[in-house]
Amino acid sequence: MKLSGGVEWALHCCVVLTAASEPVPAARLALLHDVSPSYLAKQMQALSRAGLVHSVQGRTGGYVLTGDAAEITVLDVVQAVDGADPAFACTEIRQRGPFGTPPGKCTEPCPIARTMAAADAAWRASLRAVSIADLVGSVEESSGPRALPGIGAWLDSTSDASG
Amino acid sequence: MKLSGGVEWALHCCVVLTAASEPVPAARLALLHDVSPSYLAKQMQALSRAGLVHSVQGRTGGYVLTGDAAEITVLDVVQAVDGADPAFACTEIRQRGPFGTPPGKCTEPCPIARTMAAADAAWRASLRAVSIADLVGSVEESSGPRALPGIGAWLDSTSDASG
DNA sequence: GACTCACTACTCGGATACCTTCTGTCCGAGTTACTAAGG
DNA sequence: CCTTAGTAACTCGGACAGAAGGTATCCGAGTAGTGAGTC
Repeated sequence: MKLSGGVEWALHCCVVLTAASEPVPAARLALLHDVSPSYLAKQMQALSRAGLVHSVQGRTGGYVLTGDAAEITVLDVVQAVDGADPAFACTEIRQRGPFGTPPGKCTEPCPIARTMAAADAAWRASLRAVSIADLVGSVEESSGPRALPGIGAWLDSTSDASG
Repeated sequence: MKLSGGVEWALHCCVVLTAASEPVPAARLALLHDVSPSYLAKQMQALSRAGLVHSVQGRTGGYVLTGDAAEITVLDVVQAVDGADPAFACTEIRQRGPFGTPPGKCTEPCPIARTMAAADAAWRASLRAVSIADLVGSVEESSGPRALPGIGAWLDSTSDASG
């Protein structure tokens, strides 16, 4: 049970992108977070493929949040980067071995699969209840309302004068 | 996000062990489920290390559930096999880069880490709410009350006459 | 001065190696039941 | 017949290869801004 490390990067990127008013290149996001530009680019591509961000090509290109930050949930980001497959995959071993249940009788998932699926659903529901806008609000509470606009201005500026 | 496949095996083993009245060797459990004996032995060792099952050595040795099946939760088994580490590991990237928050101000986890931790807690709570005894009850509901005792008798019998 | 066109620089996107982790396997240490000999 | 020592077989436990997925990187396709040239 291990979540891809790119999930954390992608979430941070979504939060700071709410403060930007222009497309932000992946390289600049990598510089802001001090992480590998190439690998962060990969995560941004995953977000783009999922439709959470819109990619703009060309010299002044970059990434922009597709919709309202309140409409993007943490679950969306996690699933975009890490995949939407459930963590537990039932291999139906109840059908195997000397006491195997015949496949015709396996109309519903076995109790173990049901339990794991319920836990998975609880996990997803918890992530679905938090939006990027909620995260922005929490950041403003802890770091003050001036922090994010400052980062946004730095993201918009072409040169890294504020380094 | 991928759960070790051994979790499924370990859970099935715990369920059937409730029907056995003698120590059951790992090889017999593997035969029952038609899976790799060596690899299942590895999972059983993890359960033993966690104290969920008691290992008995010698000729008539094997594994026995340590306590009451109602006291062993699915979460215990999952954590024994897959590890107790949370799925999301915060790397504190908020402290890095040009706008990095100074470590002295990071007294509490960042909002992203809090969100992921809450989801993790929900997942664990869901798994903790189900015990092995509950799974046994569900199996009896779907497969009838005769199925598990039959498997238990087969597990207790030394020779595989019922194969 | 305004328009057109080619160029350059910068962007995203996917294809390519490296490494950690999971999967699967093997052999050794230890314990118990069985066997056979002796009293 | 009972006791006892020895043997043998079977168990768990941890150490050892192979494979898969995540991590990190690079280069090519495409586009917008820039500058020169021309009317």
